[in-house]
Amino acid sequence: MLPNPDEKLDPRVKRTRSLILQSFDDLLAERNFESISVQDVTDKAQINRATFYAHFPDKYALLDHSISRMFMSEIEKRTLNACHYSPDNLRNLILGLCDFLSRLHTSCAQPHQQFESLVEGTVKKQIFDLLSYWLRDSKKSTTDIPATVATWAIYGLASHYSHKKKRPALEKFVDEALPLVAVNLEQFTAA
Amino acid sequence: MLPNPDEKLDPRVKRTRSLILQSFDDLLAERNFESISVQDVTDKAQINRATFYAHFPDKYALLDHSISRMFMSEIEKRTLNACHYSPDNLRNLILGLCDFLSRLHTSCAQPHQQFESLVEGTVKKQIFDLLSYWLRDSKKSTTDIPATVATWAIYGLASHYSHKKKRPALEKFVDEALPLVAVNLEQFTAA
DNA sequence: TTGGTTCTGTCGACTAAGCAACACTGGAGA
DNA sequence: TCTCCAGTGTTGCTTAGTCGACAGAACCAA
Repeated sequence: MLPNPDEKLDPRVKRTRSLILQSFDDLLAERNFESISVQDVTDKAQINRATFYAHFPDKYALLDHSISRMFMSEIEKRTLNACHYSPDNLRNLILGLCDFLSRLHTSCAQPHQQFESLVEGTVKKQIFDLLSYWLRDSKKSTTDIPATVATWAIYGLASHYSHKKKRPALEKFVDEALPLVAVNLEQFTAA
Repeated sequence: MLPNPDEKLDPRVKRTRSLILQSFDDLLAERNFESISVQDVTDKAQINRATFYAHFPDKYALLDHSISRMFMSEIEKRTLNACHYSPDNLRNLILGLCDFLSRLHTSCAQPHQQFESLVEGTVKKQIFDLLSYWLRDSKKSTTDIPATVATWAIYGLASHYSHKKKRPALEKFVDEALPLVAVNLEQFTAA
């Protein structure tokens, strides 16, 4: 679905990127995104600050990249990145997103409003792309509308779930929510 | 005693050196020195082979450097690198060397003859320098002779100890050996 | 012996990373 | 208000690391 990021790349570039990503993830576990400066990241990564800007325009792009990678690996873990729509795949997507957001909220230090809305934008973009891919052989010419509706619905559900003080049993929660989302997609599936 | 290796150095150099050293140590734990090629080290470290040669003339120099660092840290751990001769310091030196060689024999895969004699050369050079430093305020003008004698004696003892199938209690072994070495050095001490 | 293979050490051309500046911004005080 | 300070992007130049290629050494097998 997406080009392989492990393609033949200058090893210096691979090394620098992974140093930046790793340092950033470590910092996110310690303090909130707003308080982390580019300087902090490069200090921790032991690279020059100018080098950072050769890889990312700013710290927001770094967050975007980092969150994308994490969410993508969640998707790949559940092998949702190379398939079509099915109730079971949709179920797994919702489960994965709930897991992902819950983990994010526990692993990141005091997530603030800004942080959460940045994450939301990044992740929704990926969900939308994934759903569009699932519906690629649809009988209808455009799948924008159903993909958008489902994306927002799914994210809303997962966000709601992950913010609960006492999270209920995930399976039960998803079983209840699934049909409401599925109905939006089913009429657009190829089979 | 020695210049600080953490001085301001290009971070790329620090990074590359530590990648090389780490990969080499890891490889030494898996297979014997003879079977490890420069290629193997650079593959594991994910650096270019040409870069290796910018840092070390060959794999023997790498071994020398690696062993030196390990032994030096053993010495520093016991704060023997900034002091004078005393029976207690000598005792600690012998203890440290026995520990060091024993660890080396268990952590390195099948040490061969070549490997052991390379280690011996490197470590004896360091012991000699250390003893010369201990005797630096000697009444006698030259300390070469006693430092040489003691170096060989100490290394011989530790080598003997570390090769035993069933190693006896280290403390007891050292207590027995200590006076034989001490007598060679005491007459050269300043006090 | 010959030929194949793998490792070695070195080279020159190219590219990424380091560094020390710079001007600029926004916030915190006094 | 003004100044101080810390962080941001950007630049020109230097240096380290990468790449591909080379000839030669060591070894093994046909």
